[in-house]
Amino acid sequence: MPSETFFNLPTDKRERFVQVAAAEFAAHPYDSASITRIVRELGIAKGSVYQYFADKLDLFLFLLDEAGRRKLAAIGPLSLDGLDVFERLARMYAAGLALYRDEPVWAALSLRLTEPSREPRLEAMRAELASRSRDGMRTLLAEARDAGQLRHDVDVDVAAALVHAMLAEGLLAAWRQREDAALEPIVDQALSLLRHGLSASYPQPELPSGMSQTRT
Amino acid sequence: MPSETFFNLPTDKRERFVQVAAAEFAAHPYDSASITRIVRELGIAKGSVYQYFADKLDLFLFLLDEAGRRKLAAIGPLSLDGLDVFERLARMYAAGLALYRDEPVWAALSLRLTEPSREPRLEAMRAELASRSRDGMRTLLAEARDAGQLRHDVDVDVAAALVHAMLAEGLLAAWRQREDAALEPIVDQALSLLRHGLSASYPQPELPSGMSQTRT
Amino acid sequence: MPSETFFNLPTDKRERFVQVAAAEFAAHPYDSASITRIVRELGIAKGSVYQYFADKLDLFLFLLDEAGRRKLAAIGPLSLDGLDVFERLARMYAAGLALYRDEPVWAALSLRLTEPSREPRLEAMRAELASRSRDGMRTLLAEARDAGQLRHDVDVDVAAALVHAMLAEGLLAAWRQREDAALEPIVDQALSLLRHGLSASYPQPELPSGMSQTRT
Amino acid sequence: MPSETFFNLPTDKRERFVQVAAAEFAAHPYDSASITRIVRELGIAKGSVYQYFADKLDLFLFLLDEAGRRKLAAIGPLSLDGLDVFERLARMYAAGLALYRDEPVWAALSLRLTEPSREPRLEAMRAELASRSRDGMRTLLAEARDAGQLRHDVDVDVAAALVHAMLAEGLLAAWRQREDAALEPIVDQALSLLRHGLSASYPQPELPSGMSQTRT
DNA sequence: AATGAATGAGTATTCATTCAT
DNA sequence: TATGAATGAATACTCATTCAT
Repeated sequence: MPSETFFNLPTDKRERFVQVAAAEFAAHPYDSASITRIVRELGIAKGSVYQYFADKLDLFLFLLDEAGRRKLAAIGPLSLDGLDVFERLARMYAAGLALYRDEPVWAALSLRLTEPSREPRLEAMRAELASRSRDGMRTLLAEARDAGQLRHDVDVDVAAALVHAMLAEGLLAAWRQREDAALEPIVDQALSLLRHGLSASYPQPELPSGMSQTRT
Repeated sequence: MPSETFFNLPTDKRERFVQVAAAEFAAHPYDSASITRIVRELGIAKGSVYQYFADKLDLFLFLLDEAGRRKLAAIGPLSLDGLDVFERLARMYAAGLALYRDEPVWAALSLRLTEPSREPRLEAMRAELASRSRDGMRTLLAEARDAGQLRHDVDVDVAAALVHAMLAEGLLAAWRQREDAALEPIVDQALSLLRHGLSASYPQPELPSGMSQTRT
Repeated sequence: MPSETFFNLPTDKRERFVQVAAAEFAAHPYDSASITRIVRELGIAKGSVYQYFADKLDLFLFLLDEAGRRKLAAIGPLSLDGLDVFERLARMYAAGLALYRDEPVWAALSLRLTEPSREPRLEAMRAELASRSRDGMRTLLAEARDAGQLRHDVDVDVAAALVHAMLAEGLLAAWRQREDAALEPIVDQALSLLRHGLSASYPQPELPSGMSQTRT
Repeated sequence: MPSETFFNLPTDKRERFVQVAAAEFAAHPYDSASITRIVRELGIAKGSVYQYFADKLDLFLFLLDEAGRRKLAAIGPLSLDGLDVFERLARMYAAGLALYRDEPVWAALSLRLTEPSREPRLEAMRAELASRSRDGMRTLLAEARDAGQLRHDVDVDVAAALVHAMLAEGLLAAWRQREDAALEPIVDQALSLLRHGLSASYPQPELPSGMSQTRT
């Protein structure tokens, strides 16, 4: 929600502003990100920032929005028709991973919304985002279960959390520790793990003694 | 590494200090945690903190140590003998989860060490911890593969990252969204996912069309 | 190296700042000089200082520079052509003395660079200044000796230190204890002492029994 | 003026205290010297210092006294009988220099009294000391002049300041820049400079054009 | 007599935000 | 519309001094 003033800026100036600001918020958690550093780097007046944006949070939210827009532009709408649930999951998160590879700054910026902050309005957004993302995953898995694609003993709620973590943090970590830039083999590994791990089309082994001795 | 002064404090005072300080660092990333807030909350003089600890980092490291000590005290050493790799993994992370349930403040504090910081000494520790933890997981999986417990197409490096994310972030998220406090069913779900997902004792399905169309 | 901001200040405000800051650093060694006192005296916000200067040292170095500039402006470049070494020495130091008389604050400020400090960058500068100043004096005397203007038994290195002290500390002290403001008679006294003390054009007396009994 | 408590201390403990405290005040100007550092180094309680001394100044003054006592003990009363004024001067300051060589800590401590401070009581003492020392030098030179040992054109007041600076700062600087430890040659140089510079037994040259063009 | 915990004002420095020009 | 100077509360940290035990 920048002011009109911001959009009236010459394109190159506006883009430079966006790029430098994004880099700052990508490099530091929201609370530690510094408007002072941004204007110092840009060589513009501090007041300008407040002519464009209401406050620090306003700027940050705009950048998050921008990150989403760029992601969409870079990846395009995913065509997931005709794919089973595992393929769809893999492709969705692979898209995010590709963004991280191609636009690390914007990807890092997006991840800032998963961190806690002292800014209450940000905390609220974070909670809501987490809840929506969880719901999405749950819905996807629930549909799969109803379509008979999941083993019967899979708890959709729990699996949603596990799969999300694996595909969000896990994929990213796996890719970061690799020297090569090839995403496909990594995504294939995750897909295989998921397929074996959840699919109904594979035989059920009897569980061993299991967690019954685990301290809870 | 607190000073002797700190250990000579009356027990209740010292414990209140530890509790309030832990809460501060659990609630905020290291850079944003505020000693000013701690002393304000405690109602003591600012100088007192520096009678006890050399500086902010010294206090933080002591609290991390304390978190480790409490974890050990709460859980005891894990007995993992005779268990297969999946059981072992599940129990290790379940232990961490149990700590999070019983001592959420201390668990959150521990997780702070996974976040980046502008304090160089802390960054060094974080990098080392991450590297050690990654290596541990890799070693575990590599041993399992050599013992024939993993499917042959599993890439140990990638799987290590995926499994770690699933069991660290994933388990935690799954538990947090539940209202009940029972850990066992959640851990069992993860165990099952892992077993089906990685174990060699289950048949290999042929992969469907796969990632060949995925944008990389 | 103040920021542009500082130079854009209204002249009177900037000059008042400079004067108050100079007075503070003139009155206290660098380590004890207090930015808090400066802003309290000026009645401005603490943050303002850091709009103008990067840090305490930056401010101090600017003031030292300013002192040099004012000295130059007040005295102008010295014309020492055609004078013998004693005249040249006397005039050089007399110039510093005149500055002290006319601008005691700025002179005191300059002398701060001769004091030790806990600021490493300042220590480095001090060491270098001392070394350069010693070398300058030595060179001057060495030239005089080569030109036959010095008695043959004069040790240039030792004489350099003695003469420097006499003309720096000594002249200043002599002038400070006088109520009148006339520099000339004082400088003439020093010149005479130097001339008799070092010049080759005066007869050599045989030294009395001398230092042979001195404890070393 | 330490308390009785201090003198009742076991000798070795008391001496260690004195030595460490002296080192601190020798290493830092009075304002910057830190009692915290002293007790940290000694490993004693902070309160102890205040059981021995009323405050920081009280401790410092005691140490200054002690420095005087040690100087006297190390050097003994100077026997200056039968010497002319130049010899007497040289020996007096040479004694101080010897102290600096043998006991650099105590000598540095003594010099602290020549530095300005924010402690008003210290400032008063400094002024008084300077005045007394100046008077002593003036008296010495005045007697010499009355005894016909000084050239007639020597201004006793000015010469007192010049000679003091040369023998205090100058001698010290000359000795410090030398690698060898021999004091005698350095003192001889100063003696010679003084003798030629001030003595009545040497012919008066006519002064050259002189300071008449010097800006005052 | 010694301890050492507590104090609180002091230090330099950073920062988001405001507002007159 | 842009500027950029001013603000003042925030940060971590130091210090001489006090006082109950």
